[in-house]
Amino acid sequence: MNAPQREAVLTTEGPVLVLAGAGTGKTAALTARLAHLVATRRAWPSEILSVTFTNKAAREMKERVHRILGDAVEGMPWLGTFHSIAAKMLRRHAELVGLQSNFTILDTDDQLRLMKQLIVAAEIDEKRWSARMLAGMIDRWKNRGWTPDDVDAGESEGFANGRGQQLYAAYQARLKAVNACDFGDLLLHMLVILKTHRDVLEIYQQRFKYVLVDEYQDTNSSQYLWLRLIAQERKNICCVGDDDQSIYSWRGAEVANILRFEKDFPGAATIRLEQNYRSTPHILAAASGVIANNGGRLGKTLWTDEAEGEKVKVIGVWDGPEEARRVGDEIESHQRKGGRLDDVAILVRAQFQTREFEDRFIAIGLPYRIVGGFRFYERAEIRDALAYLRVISQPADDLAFERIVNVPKRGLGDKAVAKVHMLARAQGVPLTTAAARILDSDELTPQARRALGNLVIDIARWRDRLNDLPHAELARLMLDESGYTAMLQADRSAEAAGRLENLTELARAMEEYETLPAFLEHVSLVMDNDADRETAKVTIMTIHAAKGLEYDTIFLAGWEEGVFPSQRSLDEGGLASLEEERRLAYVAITRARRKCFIVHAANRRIYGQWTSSIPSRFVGELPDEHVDSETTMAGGESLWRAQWSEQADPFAHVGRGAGRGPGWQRASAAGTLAPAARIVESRASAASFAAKPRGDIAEGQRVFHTKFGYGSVAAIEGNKLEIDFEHAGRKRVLDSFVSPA
DNA sequence: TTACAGAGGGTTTTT
DNA sequence: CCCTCTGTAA
Repeated sequence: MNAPQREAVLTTEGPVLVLAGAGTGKTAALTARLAHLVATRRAWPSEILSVTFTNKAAREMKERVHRILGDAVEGMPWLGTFHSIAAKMLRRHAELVGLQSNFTILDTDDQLRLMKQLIVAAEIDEKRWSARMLAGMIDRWKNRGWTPDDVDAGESEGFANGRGQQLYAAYQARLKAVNACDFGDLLLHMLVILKTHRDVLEIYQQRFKYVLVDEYQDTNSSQYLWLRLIAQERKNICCVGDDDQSIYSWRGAEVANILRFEKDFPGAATIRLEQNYRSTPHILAAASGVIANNGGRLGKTLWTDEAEGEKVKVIGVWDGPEEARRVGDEIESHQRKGGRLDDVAILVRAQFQTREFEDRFIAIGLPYRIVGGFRFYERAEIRDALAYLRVISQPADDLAFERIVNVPKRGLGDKAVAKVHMLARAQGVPLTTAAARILDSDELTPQARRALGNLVIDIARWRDRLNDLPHAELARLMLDESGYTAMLQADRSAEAAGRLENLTELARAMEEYETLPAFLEHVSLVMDNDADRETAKVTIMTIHAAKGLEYDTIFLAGWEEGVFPSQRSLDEGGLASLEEERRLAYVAITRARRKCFIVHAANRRIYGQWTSSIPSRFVGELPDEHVDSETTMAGGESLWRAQWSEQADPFAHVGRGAGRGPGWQRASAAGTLAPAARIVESRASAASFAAKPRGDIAEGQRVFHTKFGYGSVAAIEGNKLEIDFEHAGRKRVLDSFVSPA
């Protein structure tokens, strides 16, 4: 350890701010600090709160501490992501914010569906105010630590014709009703609890003798306030971050939290880690040269003892396909020299850029892995399976019920579901309960009623089996009995086989968890798919996804104006957003240990349109003396300039390149198995529930029903009515569907 | 209720 | 270009 690192480890008391440049041994110092606290008996592992942003970072830190201290350290119960730690706390105090401790954690997809319902209910024009936008608005408010009451008129004004705040409140009410919260709530609810319940706050202030925060520049306000409350008493808080690597402001991160730190914790020690152990001087100088163009930095001077190494190589190519070809060639030559594919990564600004490389690498048979995009638990089939599990384990989870009610197709469409909704609302019960009750009426068409009856019976039976069947078994049983497996087996599309495999994988993963709730928590907060690490592969990912990682050789693709910096950041965000793009460039370059290639193309197809482009301004900001330039185009740079003004399609003749190679698409399982046989005749009443009759309807009374019109009550049996309708004849209906005429 | 056609929109991403 | 969503017709 060097001197500043040692200082970061040994300055245990009082507030400490560690400004750690890229590759300066930040994680090593952090873990050493943790180990030191425990080894010197300053605190038990359970008395240290350490927060990270990603599960990956949390896992890595756990492993490293374990390596230093061995099994003596059991688990580090409070080392984790902001969200998982907040969730753990919130489950203990859920009732203080009107939730039950088994609340569901909703993901973005659930949030959007919920928001959509609210938009329709509020009769807001969805064209103008999309669910996405309004959900984003609520998210931002939550990031700032605002409850609906904290939203001032000015803010609210800007959304949905001034109804932003009202919508936020409705959203929260709805979440409470289904006993759920979204990611932002995990922190916000805890923040509210800590603010309003002194006793709870004191529990945590007492418990945590030391607080440690990684990637501090990424904290949002709500996280910051939460930390400040907890650390306020003992003030032993150590935050580690790098303002030059702040690339998540669009997600609510406030770099200003770094500046705020010294104000809120006066007398804080500031330690700078500036010796870089990762990259060559050329790479470091190139990165420094770019980032120097940003204003308002705290300022660090990175230096290294490393030998010179190679200059950063800037390569200009003709178009996107050539970029992929060129990078592929470089990687193959790296391989021929005995280099490993695991040491190579291609970093792009946006996900769409990965396509070109994928096509090319399939064509030449180069193993690759794309990081990001859809995660395992975001796939439709996984979410469907999870919804089935949620329905049986959390009765109030209406969103889960809605998701699976007609998947696989059972003939239960919008109409039928709307009726169940209406009843649920009228009686103030969850959808599953309402579904059971509605069977006792003539509300539904015979088919719908039969279909729903089966589902209700199935759900009741599955719930029963929660006690005697291991949950992984239960999951398999549900997928089979619900017809979900059969639906995929009948699907001949290319993806179906893979989907079935994913479901098998899901069930297998469940076996590792004691209880179903424990598994569900894992899925919503922790699950990521680090699938097949066995074979060596080139990694393709976005720069954002690469933060915190390092590779021997890095290819930075698409350094063109409009791609990187992205058009949108140029158009919308002004200087601040351009500077964030520049920090992104800094992060990108500093991922490289030995070699860094930067590639830009003169022509690129974006959204199907051929576009000419000029090299990114960041290319120009690279210091000449640390760069080697090369262009594959005759005429060199001048040709781009000439090309640039032309908007014609110079490439109409260029084919789409590689196409899909064999072995790419798994042959779909052809067999069509018979749909699971269903034996159905039992009357639904097996699953019905007694409910209180309402007081305002008596026998003989004239009533109105929205579907059957006027009629008179012939008999009352609990909440079920026999009514002689004037036009529809005698029907059995539930009282919540009629009103006195 | 479902299937299909046309329109619109499309950074970055963790939890 | 490609995917999702909406609206309409069968």
